[in-house]
Amino acid sequence: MLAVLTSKPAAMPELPEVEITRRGIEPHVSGQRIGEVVTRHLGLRYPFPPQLRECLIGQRVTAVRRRAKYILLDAGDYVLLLHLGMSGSLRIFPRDTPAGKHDHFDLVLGEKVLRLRDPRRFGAVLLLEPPAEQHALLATLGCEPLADDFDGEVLYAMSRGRRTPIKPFIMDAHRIVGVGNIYASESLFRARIHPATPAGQLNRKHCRVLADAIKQTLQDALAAGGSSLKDFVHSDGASGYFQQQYAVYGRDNQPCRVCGATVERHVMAQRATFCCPVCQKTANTRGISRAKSGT
DNA sequence: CCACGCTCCTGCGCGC
DNA sequence: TGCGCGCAGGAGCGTG
Repeated sequence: MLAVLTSKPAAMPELPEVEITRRGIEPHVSGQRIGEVVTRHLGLRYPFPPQLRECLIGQRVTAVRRRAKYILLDAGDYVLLLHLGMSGSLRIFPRDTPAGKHDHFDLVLGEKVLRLRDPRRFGAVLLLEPPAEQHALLATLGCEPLADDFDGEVLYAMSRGRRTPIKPFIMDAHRIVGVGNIYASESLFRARIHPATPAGQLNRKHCRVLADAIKQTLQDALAAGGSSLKDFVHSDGASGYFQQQYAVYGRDNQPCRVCGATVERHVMAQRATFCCPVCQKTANTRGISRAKSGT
């Protein structure tokens, strides 16, 4: 059984995974009263707030929301903020299910427990006072890419005069939230835009195509994850992240699925970046180091 | 304000 | 077969 649980995740929790997680736990969490709070480690990215138990026990969870990659539980006088980092997962178990090595945080709700597992401990558990949106972590966040108020015009406006390559640009949560390293490369491929293109060099049409590509890429991932909703209840193989077929991510030195050219790997802002040099010609690629393909 | 790079942590893959 | 090094990644934060 444990062997199944250790199968490696296919991808980090990006926005679609977080939203699927939210939907998966919501029916088991919303409306429930918090009976107990358990921490098994000093903390994750931040130390666990010392007042977690006293503030949360007895509160009723009235909503399970998401902002960017943060999951927010409205719990009476407080808002519990959860972040999955890069290896975190939230699952529902029968209460009294023995905790595993990386199970760092439990919220006991009736006969069930909401459990945060995070091997690499990049995740976060914080206690906020409403309105949570005013908290420093949330107040400066950018657009929700799937919302109607994000579109090509917005992307065009925010990128004027910016010399940052478009790939790290769309990954900056202060502009657009939830576009992680994987979907950044995938979205740019879908838009046929080279990741090194200076953001300010994109024209209106580029921006419209890219905004649409981001939405479509995230929505496709959401759809792929939708079928795994039932997995959020215990027993599950913690199947976790949805296995998807990527166009370019992680495919360096393999043929482009569209044109057959060899997919390249570059390092951009310290992050692995994948692109097809033939399909993605959009712009000024001078100065891009022909990075040795990793591994 | 902007651009960039460091950092946290741990599992895993690779090279020897 | 075993060991150890280095990478991967979200996002805050420090620096120039």
